[in-house]
Amino acid sequence: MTPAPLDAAWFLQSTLDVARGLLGALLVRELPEGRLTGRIVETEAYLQDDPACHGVRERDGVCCHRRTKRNAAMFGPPGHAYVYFTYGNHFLMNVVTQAEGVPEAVLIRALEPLEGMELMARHRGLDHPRLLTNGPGKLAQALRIDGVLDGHDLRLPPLLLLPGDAIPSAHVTATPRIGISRAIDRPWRFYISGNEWVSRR
DNA sequence: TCTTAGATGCGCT
DNA sequence: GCGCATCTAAGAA
Repeated sequence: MTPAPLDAAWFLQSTLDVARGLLGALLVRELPEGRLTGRIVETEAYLQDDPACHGVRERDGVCCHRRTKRNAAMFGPPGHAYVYFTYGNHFLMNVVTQAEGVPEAVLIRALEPLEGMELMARHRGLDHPRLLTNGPGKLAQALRIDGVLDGHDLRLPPLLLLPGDAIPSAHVTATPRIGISRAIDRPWRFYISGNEWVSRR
């Protein structure tokens, strides 16, 4: 039997706990051509007291909320997607956490492909399994996730988040986040130690 | 209206 | 390991 999607209440625990807890969870993309499934192996947390968070602006050393058209989904209900476009090429997908009005989210940085690898390869234009989903822009391309899914409820098709096997904390590595220029020292990136699809070690 | 930076990935060295 | 494509939206003017 198929597990029930993650409940909205689950995303109300601390965002750092959600980021760790999403390791091992399943992301399922349903398309007319078939179903694509990946296991989450790498995440990053973005918090409301965090200058690197899109929903935050830093003014005189103090963080305050910054709600804009682009990041509106971050201020929306927990358990929904926040998808945005960057560097002129890439979509990145986050899972919104905390109550409405609180801009916190978890960036999905890498997946281990489980189902539909042929279709993922077609979307990516290459077929090496490791290169399919070992980065946030890559996994969005592989699962055909784009701005249309911004704000999407992840309990519903065509993009679902399902619980997977819990990862023991001894198998989780925490490091500073990748590719940001502010608050670069906070160890809010989490990945499954030794997993082949982690974007960078 | 204009300037600029950005939660990246690819190709080349 | 390094440089650059590519383009949207924020923020300044």
